[in-house]
Amino acid sequence: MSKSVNIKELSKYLNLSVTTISRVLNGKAKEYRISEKTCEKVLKAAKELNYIPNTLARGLKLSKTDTIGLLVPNISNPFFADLSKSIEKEASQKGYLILLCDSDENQQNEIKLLETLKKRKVDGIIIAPVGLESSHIQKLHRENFPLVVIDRYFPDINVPYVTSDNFQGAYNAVEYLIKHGHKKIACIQGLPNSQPNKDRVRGYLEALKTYNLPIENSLILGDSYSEENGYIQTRLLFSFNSPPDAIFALSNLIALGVIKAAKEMNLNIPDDFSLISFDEQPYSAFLTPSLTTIEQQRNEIGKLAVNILLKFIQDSNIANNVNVKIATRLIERNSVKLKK
Amino acid sequence: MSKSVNIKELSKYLNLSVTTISRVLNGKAKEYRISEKTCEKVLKAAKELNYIPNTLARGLKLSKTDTIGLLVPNISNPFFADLSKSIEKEASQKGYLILLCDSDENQQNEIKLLETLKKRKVDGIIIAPVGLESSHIQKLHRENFPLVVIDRYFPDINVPYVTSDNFQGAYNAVEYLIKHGHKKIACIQGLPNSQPNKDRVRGYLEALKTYNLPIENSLILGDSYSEENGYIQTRLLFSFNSPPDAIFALSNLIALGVIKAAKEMNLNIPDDFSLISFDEQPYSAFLTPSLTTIEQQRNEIGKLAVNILLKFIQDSNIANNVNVKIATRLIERNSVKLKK
DNA sequence: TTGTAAGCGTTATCAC
DNA sequence: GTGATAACGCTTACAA
Repeated sequence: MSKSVNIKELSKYLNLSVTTISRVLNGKAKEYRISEKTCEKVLKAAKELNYIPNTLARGLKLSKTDTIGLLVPNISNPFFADLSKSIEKEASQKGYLILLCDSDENQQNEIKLLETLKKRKVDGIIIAPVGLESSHIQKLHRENFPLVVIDRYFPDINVPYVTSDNFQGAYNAVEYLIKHGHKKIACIQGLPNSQPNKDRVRGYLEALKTYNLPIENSLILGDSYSEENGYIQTRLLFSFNSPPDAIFALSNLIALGVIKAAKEMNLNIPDDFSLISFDEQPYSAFLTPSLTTIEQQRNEIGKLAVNILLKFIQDSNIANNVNVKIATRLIERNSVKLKK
Repeated sequence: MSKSVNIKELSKYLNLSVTTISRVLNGKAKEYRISEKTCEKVLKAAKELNYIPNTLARGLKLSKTDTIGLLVPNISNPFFADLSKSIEKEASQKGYLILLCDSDENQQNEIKLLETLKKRKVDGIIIAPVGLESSHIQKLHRENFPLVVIDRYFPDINVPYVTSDNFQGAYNAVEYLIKHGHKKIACIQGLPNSQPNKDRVRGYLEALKTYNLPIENSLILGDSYSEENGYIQTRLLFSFNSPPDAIFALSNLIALGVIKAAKEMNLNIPDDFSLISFDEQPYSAFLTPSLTTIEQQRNEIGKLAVNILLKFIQDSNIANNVNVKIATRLIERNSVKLKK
């Protein structure tokens, strides 16, 4: 039951002023020319009496908490879990702790939690927004509150963001399909109005255009990043008289849904149709067939987001129109038939 | 640029004492018989001037922060990500926020982060320990610090914990194999000295004993919850002259390693050997063959952990020898050959 | 029905 | 080299 002690009690015990103690404990001993002896005494007593600084009081005084708020739509989603990992790691290395909030893909929660984080006096916020509305985020940024958006960004407001190069990633995926002889490529999308989704669809269209393939609107379908959506749209696609020879799934969960549907319909991937998916996962290699994917560099994204935020915290002038798009990587496996 | 305002500024603006304001804002208006008019004025002004309470000051005064620390070995691991989700959800419903720390499976980090969380004056801590040493945790508990252990618990110290019934889960898995005609069952384990691992191995042994199968020490092997471990041990097992007819993998990552090895050796699951794995995953159904697993009720674990912690925070007397083991569930799929 | 003032544990300013 | 003291923003006796 080793009780801990505060600076006042230390000062009483040592017959020294709290000022001196504070100085020693904050490494300002030389700066204030505090004697060697005093230093040692203080350090020793602090250890013995188990002094634990109260970061609340410190934060109140210095108006800074060494805490950054992290708001994600769903921490269960491996994509956000990985992002959180890299963010936590980088932040912790820089002496910051993470207040984690999960909006559960709900805009109202997101707004409320942003408010909560502000009350907590976090030094800044990294947010992966639900993705449709941005006014609450813009408002925060206008107040000059340090804020970095990741993943589902907003191009029309000048809040700093870091995200994947979704356009290029999608373009590469579809180009890869085309170059291997696919002519009728369906695109099962996620949240239609979210920017990453738009960028991916744009990349899909651009690739078709570049290679002079016809654009069929009926081949762009779906409405969420879920497995269910992948399943339903696949069933739908193969109820047409001329089904596609390839599917581009805009998320890993969608791809799982596609695989499920294929199994049920006794269709073989990649013999009956090819599949390529956004989002690399630990299990991507273990599916049958192993999945060809577009990998997002989550570590890079997280790390950069933290560093941009910290710069922002130090100097708020810096923070307009900072936007970073991280390249993706195509991982070749066996879910795409190499026809040529 | 709507600046926010503190209670003092509000008081000046309204020509009311901070006391009154505080009372109204904390819903104690009736209790102190504050007039309707005053109430309204206060509420209105608070909204207009954008009053944001400073939780630091509040926490300092009340010595309570409405924050709970969560310390996990690896937030990237879907198991801990899911646990975090349910913990965040339950905590947030009860008005608490989560300070997230990741020990990166490292004991030294764990010790340091526990200290950090204490400095932050969190009201309590939920920890999924690295799992081998418990003295630092025990120390915290002895100081009467509200603390709940999840997953990798310690039976020999009286810190409250909530975890899966690993023994029963393992027993059920092995019994299932035996009842379907398997005679030579290997067990690829995770962290050997962690309690969940011990319990699972015990369950494995108990099932063999119950059904009068011989126990071979060479069939219990491995040393970590990683995919690599699963891979290596499987290669090893099948370099013996008489390989097992079933493998019990003590984690999902281990199972992925087993599958990889099987593929490389051109062995078919379940025809050449059966596989059953601890830990259900979203993709378990999508592997080929789909994986028979022992599911842990992560939601239950997280929810209970939070509620036990909150009770502990309210009344520290309650917190000795509280331990809960949540039942697991066997999910039957196609990785086990049904021989009988 | 409202107000005064102390105190939570720090750090910073100014003084000696 | 060291120390008083005010201040950070809030809650709560105690007064009125």
